[in-house]
Amino acid sequence: MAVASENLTKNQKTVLNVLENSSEPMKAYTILYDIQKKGIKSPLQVYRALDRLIEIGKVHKIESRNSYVACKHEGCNAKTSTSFLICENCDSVTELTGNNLFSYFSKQAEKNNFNYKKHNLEIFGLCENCKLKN
Amino acid sequence: MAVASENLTKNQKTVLNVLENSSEPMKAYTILYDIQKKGIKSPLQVYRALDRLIEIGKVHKIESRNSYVACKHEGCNAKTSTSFLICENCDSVTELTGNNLFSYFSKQAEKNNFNYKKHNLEIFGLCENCKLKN
DNA sequence: TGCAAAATGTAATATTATAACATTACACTA
DNA sequence: TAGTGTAATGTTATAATATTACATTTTGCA
Repeated sequence: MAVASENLTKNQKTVLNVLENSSEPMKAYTILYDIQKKGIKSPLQVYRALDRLIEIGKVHKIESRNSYVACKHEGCNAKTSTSFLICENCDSVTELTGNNLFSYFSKQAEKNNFNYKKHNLEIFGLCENCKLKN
Repeated sequence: MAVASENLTKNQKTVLNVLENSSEPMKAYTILYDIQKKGIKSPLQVYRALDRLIEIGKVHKIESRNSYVACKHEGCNAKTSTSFLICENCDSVTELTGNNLFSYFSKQAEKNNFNYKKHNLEIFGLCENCKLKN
């Protein structure tokens, strides 16, 4: 069931490519606009590609922004859980990779008799660049 | 600038009331449907009330679900940051109150030279009830 | 080859959220 | 008490995000 990027279909490759070349997260309709020249005409084509890319861990969704980023970590295991640092000033996004997050959240959940499966963490603030500027 | 619930306007009170009487998070348009008898006719009236209620910390938004919950903590200081346990089976939501989350995330952010301001954490899994049933 | 499963294409529509602008309520003060 | 400014409200329209439904094509492979 493991899927390498070589197995991606045309639409999936097209969408992933746009995201990988973007320095920021992109919205679905922005992606659509960007690749209309390449034969992708409808939102559904973009959403389908995104769904699949998210499923295999190549793309993550930033829930609070309705936007999507390509994962830069080779073999990222964040197929389900995600952790981001989001700059409120420039909208740049950094993915946290610390695996200790997993165990920390498991413990927090256990305290509430809750069975941890996965998580989504979004930390907002100022990135290094923007800290310096202000 | 502190705002107690007594200062709420009619629409704000109406929206807060529906949320407080709901055992689950509600979507904006569900809220709208529920209170149309009370003279609230348009989405904007609901969104405006929600915006204000979120601002003063009486309501939180569950980003990954586009839904809203009333905060049960008297004087909740989660005006900006939020942490939830979300049951994937029954959709129930519990708010985490541990203040240690704040310091933990600050540290994680600092490691990346990131200036922590606030966060949104959503932990998914099974609540106590649903654990037992399965 | 021929079948089944996956992927694609296309149109329509559902869902979530905001813009734009006119009106009303209310507290303050001249 | 009339005037004035600000916040809240009402109303319509529309923007932005996402999915349903269904017909067609491609692909892997027995």
